[in-house]
Amino acid sequence: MEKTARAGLERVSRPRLYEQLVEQILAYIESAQLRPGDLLPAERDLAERLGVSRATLAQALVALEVLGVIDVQHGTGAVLARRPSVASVIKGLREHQSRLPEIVEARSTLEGKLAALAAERRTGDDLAAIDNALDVMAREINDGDRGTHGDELFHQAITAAAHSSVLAQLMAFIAEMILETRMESLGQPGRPEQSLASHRRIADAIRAQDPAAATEAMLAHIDLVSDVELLR
Amino acid sequence: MEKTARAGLERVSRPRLYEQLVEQILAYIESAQLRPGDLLPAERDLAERLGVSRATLAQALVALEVLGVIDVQHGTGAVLARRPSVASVIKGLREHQSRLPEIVEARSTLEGKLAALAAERRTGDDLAAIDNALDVMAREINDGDRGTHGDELFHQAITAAAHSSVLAQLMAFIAEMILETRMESLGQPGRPEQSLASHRRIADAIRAQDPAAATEAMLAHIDLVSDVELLR
DNA sequence: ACTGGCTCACTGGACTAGCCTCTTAGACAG
DNA sequence: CTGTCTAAGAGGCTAGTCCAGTGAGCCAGT
Repeated sequence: MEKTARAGLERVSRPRLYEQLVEQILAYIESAQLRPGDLLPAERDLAERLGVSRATLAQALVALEVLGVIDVQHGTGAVLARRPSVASVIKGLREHQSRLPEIVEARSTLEGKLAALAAERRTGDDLAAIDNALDVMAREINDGDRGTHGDELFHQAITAAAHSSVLAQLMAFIAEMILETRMESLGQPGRPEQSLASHRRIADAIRAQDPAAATEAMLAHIDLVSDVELLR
Repeated sequence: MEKTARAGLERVSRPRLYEQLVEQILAYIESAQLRPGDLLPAERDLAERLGVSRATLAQALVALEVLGVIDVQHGTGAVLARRPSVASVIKGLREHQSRLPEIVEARSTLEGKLAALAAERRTGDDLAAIDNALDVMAREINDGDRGTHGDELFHQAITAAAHSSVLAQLMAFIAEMILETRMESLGQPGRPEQSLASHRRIADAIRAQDPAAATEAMLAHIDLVSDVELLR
């Protein structure tokens, strides 16, 4: 979870006690072999064991609740949600444990489908937004910039044009990881121009309402901007 | 966010103050036209305005932080994250605002790819898990059950066999929504048997390491189990 | 004019103590 | 046996207090 990924220095994010508690409670759940439906120890008890106040523990429990790990019930206690898997899932995502190839894989899967849907469903407004993104990127590159802003706009416009909120949500979920890939790729000399050209091919296929061509163009594009990563 | 979706009654989940605060703060951000990087009012100030204690407000801020809406910095304040979009995104997901067709769309996109990857990458253990899931489902159906458990096991086994943690995470993210679709579908008379047969076709393609056939079989399967929904 | 160090007001971080409401099991009366 | 009541224990929330980080502004030294 960084901020200001642009050239600036990383602002050290100070550790928060509740974050540490979340880790410890997660570890406890695992070590104690707790299963969905089981109860966590009482707040007063848990707070004492962990050496923190109830107020702080309450924050950790809120975090776990938002993460979908537990369900706190007034008068009963904190019960483990039926799918504790999402815990490690989200944790893994946030910690960037996922390797780059897998991210590219997920991205191409989602964006390939989004491109096809965009070709089928795009409205005039959607097309205008896509063209605008292309203009922005072209202008950025002309100014000697990498065109990251236009690039981002373009992919957002495609996502919007697909008119599928669920897929859009999944894209948002991995957006941060993709952003890193994108920035590195556009840093390569000559890359922005190539990237812009493949964007144009995608836009043309969507304009022509050709789903198969749109998917193909999108996959080729992602292949282009991703291969730099795979050299590692 | 329900619990015990199985036949049981819904346990009324009592409203929590912090949840209400999250809504109010979200509304405030919108109404005050705050942009990424802007600061929220100070905790003491905000707590007083909302008529709650600082401890409770702190819980709401933790929730917003976990949701990715804000980033609380010691000594500075709560700054809006650069992508406030994910806020409404996750909120929308949790509230099931997404319509069924879109869920099916996302599911087929992901599982189609997962089936192809499984065909390419499955190990002997993966195959054994898939076969085991088929056995479980067959036994359940023989006992007059709907086979939901075996069904779930099967799709989990496919996901595991694809060996892509990012895609697996995305699947987990929409798993709850899919569960509902699955249960309804298998409730139809004759459906469990049809579903089992199409599972076998998927398994055969994965056994034969034929990605294209696996994707095709998976898409046909999802089509089969989903059409009941689309009748609405 | 700039640099560095200092201070201070303000911000969040965390704890404590206490009282409230809710849940549940068990005692008890019918 | 059944329904009711009660008390213990759970979480919800508040108020007050102190600690720690931030950053603007002042001021002396260069």
